[in-house]
Amino acid sequence: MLNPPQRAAVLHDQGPLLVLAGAGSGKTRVIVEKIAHLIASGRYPARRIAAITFTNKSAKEMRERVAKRIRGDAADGLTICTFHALGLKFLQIEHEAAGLKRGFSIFDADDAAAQVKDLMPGAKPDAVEDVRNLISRAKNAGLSPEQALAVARSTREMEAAKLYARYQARLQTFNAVDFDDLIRLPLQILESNEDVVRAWRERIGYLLVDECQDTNDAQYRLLRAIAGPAGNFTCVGDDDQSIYAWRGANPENLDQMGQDYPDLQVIKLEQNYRCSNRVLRAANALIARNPHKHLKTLWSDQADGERIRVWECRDNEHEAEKVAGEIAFLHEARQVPWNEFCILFRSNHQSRPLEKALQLLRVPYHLTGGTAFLERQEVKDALSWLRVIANPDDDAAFLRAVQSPKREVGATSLARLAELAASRNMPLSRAAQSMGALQQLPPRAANGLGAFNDAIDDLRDNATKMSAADLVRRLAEKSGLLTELRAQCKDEASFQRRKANLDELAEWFEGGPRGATAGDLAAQLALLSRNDKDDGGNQVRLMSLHAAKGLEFGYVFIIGCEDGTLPHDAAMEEGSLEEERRLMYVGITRAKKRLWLSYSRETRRFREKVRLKPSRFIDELPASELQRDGADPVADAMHKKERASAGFAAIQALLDD
DNA sequence: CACCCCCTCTTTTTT
DNA sequence: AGAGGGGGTG
Repeated sequence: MLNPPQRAAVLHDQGPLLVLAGAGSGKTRVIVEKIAHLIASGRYPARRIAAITFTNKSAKEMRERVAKRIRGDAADGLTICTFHALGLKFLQIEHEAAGLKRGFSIFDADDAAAQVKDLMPGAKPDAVEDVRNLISRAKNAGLSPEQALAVARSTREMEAAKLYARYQARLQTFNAVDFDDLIRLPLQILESNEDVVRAWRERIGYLLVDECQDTNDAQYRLLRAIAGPAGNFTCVGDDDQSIYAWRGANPENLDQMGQDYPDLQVIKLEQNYRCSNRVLRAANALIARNPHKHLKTLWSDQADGERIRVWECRDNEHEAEKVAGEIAFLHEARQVPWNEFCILFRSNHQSRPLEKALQLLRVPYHLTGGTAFLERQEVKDALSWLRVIANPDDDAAFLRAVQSPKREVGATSLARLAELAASRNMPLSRAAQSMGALQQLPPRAANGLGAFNDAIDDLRDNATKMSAADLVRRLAEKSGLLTELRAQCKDEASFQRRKANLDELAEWFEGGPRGATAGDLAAQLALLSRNDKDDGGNQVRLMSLHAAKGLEFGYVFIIGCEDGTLPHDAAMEEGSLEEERRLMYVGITRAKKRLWLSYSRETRRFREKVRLKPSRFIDELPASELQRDGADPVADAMHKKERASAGFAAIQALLDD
């Protein structure tokens, strides 16, 4: 069943291996088969194998595929997770070496941004964002604050490096780490501590890394540190699908690997099992415009399939209506299930008109990356409470928890409390509980703070006694979050909706591993991203091109194919036209059967109308594979007629219910 | 101290 | 067009 290069990749189990896997060439299959092979051959027990994925979602998917492939308990103890989750696990075990106490917190992007902002009083949002990016980039390059200062090339970078040092000092006192630290700190420890290295090389004997082109320098060094000189690893990647350079990913790690491991074997997977030949030829023609280090020629023995439709639309609304109409039509007339459709766009706000049009036609859809569960106010509030319970040093969580629900403890009281905390050298939550704190505050604030302390005490007592899920339920009550929620909501329905989010949070914890504390689970939850939620059922999928990587659909629409949107203006200013082209390539290669590309002649930006030009990428596709509307009047007329009668049937169906 | 209203500025992608 | 910050009021 495996083709020859796939089989070679599976069987190669000594020394370093790089698999250059084109889109749709069965790379996940290779990884799963390889895990099965490593276990079955007896070379490595499952507990010594770690497979690293790029997202939590693909980790989950891979876990499911492994479970299907390997029956019984042979796969027990197998690690399948993201680099960040692995780093978290590492730090939870090696927290001492990292200077962290048990129960340390993870700051999400918002927490981190708030800290940087706080360190730059009066600065403009842009400046704060800039510094935050520079800090993140330094961390992704594996630099400590001192190293970052040493390599700073401008005053801007020097200022940022100084802020990095102060920011890091803050995290330290809060007993917290940010996302980037989950990679950087384990790396720092592994590169400086022989004993730890030995222990972890024992623990992880074989490493598999998916989407290797998306690793940043720190992640690549982490890979090398764990794999050691023997290099028992398999990396799978595709430089043509590298779309995260803006986030520090360095696809050149694929080339560097050959230098670092002279005995590196390279296997190319070039047969595509996913796309129709037409889609594949278009994709190949597009990506051929990029310079290449590793030449790949993807081929497919599938049928040609239909030509790629190119639609010119009046504006975004018109575009959305056309897409929604076509989907409704294909579902109605050809019985295509909803979940075979996917609509892709460059940036998230482009989903708005689509949602409207889909709702109008009663097309069920799921938007990945909308305001996610974890970004909901009530969920973030509850998580802050959990963080304070698990980690009294977490000032950021304390500040959020103590003010949600509102308890008449405001800015002035908190400033007073901060002074007290600083003078006694303790975290805010301890200062709040210390003798005399309440006396120094006005009576109303003291009252509120006292109630907060009582609730925290109660929950901390119960934290070890009850399951994490029960703790969350108790928290919802005791914290007063539920009561506030009820008061805040104007109608019963919205209260129930938001309460359901808290219930869902509790349920989420239900599935957690036995013995894990609420703090551990909160930490893991912090790693989940907006795209990780279950996509649920038979629905049309809407997502950004970035979020689509690794997925496939029968019928794919790429909207907003305009110069300025895709490729995006801001990206072109940064000189990353090639990455934009890869993004388009990723989008095109998601399609199994049919593909539509659409663009608008004009759009509204803020308050004025702007004229748009079709994306240069459309011109880069071979004209013979495209069918522009209007180009074939007979086919267009037939299609219109068929759609009209299907539309009539749909209206009747609507009237029936 | 909390709420409300008005003003401004913004839209790239996310572990 | 919508969110977030700032200022004024209750």
